[in-house]
Amino acid sequence: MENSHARTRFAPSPTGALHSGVVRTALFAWLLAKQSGGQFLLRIEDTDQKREVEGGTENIKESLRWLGLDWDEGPDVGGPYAPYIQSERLSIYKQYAQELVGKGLAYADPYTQEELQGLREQAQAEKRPFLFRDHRPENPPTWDGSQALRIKLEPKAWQWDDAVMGTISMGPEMVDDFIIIKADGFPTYNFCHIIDDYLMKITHVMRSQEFISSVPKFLAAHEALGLTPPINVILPQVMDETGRRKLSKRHGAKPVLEYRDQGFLPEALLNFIATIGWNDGTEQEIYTVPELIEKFSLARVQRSGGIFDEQRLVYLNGVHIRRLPLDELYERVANFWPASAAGREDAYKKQVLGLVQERLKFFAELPALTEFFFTDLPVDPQLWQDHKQLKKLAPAELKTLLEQAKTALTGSDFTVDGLTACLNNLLETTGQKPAVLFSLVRIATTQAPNSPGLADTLAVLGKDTSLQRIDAMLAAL
RNA sequence: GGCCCCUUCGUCUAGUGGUCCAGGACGUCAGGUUCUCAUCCUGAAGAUCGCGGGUUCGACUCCCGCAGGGGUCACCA
Repeated sequence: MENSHARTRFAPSPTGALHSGVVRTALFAWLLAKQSGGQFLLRIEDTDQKREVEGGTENIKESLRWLGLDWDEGPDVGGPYAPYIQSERLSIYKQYAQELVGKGLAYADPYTQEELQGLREQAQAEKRPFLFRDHRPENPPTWDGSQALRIKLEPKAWQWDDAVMGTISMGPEMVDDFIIIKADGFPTYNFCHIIDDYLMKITHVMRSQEFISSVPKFLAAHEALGLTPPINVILPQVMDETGRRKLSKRHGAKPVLEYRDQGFLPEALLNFIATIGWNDGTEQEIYTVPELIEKFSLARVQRSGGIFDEQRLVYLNGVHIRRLPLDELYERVANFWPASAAGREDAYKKQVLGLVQERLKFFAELPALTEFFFTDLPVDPQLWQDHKQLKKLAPAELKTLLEQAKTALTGSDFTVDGLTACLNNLLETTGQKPAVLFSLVRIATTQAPNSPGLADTLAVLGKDTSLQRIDAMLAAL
């Protein structure tokens, strides 16, 4: 707990589905707010009308809700600094812009975008950096809102402390007269997010690494506006599986909600995402959400980027699934049963679930793992013809053995203990190894390439179903 | 190209001058758990700590240089 009552925010733009890279930024901000007894805000930065996508805001909210990253202030819940959607705050930005114009610190940009492009190309051809301030108009037109408005900044070297990266310094060429209000009347991110963070009393601003070279701009704007900047926190990048580029939707980063739809647990995803770029210095790998809140620390956030290794996520999801009490797991998998399970009683499904809990890596695997508990799979000769033990025996031998098994099982009470005793007894009377006998009975009763332990499976399947299936295989031998 | 950040097993990482010829986890491989798959357990392979110089009795740890990777240079965020 290094900060008390941190106010943090997550400020995405609604330009597409939320993916894990972005979620990490939200998570760290949320953790800091939670652990310090502060607030976490959601603010929608919809100032680029062209890039906005239909349903973008809804996707953000739904993703955060699924993950459990609840916001104390923001859309839907309101708060003392509403509205929390930038397109509804245009008059505020205009007011601050006007203030700068009044102070002579902002001016209308008289160039067309084509002219600007020409100047840039010329600079590039001459191998020198393009700086707008070298082309400042001597007598800029009065800003009437139809031109872009630029902030006027004097060249200056910058140095500041970042909570993760430490002391960073950059030269005067990093800050130029940037546009604060676009010709369409909307503010730019560089300008309005600073105002919002100030007005909303944000204490820690987390941004991912691609913003690091923009920080001097933000600092310069604070200075021009006479505002005190918040604590800047640059987070290392989350890289895609190639390790060559940051995770981005352009390059196929999976939307968070896809993990939900595949049956990943939000706590597992958070555990995974948190440990890309952060660890508590111990050998702990598995964290519950409360543990993350308790142990998270900015001081232990990594500076180097990390790869999103989905294999590790799958592993962690399995761990979290296994840790769940059966009743809770049962509620969570409700939407993932195979169609054939429809209408089956809860008690039965819960028994089945108990058998596959330690095999489940994510819920979308549930149908493949449990299908045979709900429906008779077609008899598949491949299963014994390809079996490394059973293929050594002739069909007639298999048939004899299976008939012996049928007789023995007919006399069993089909409790796990009774079945275990029955099967062990059968090993003796037939003189067979478990590898042969158990495999045969397992294949006969499931017609599946794999299943939970034999006695457990038979007990859940029940006597009628088990014997029927044995008959069906007997007929095929 | 300018500027900025980063650099420990394939991957996530521990390590803040000596306890490190570098520890854990995922993944991989092998063995065990009466049958399969999974779980669990045991074990193995896997990093000359990007490279080169310093400083020091001693460096993964401090300093300098280089290289590589990433980011950024928009009326996008």
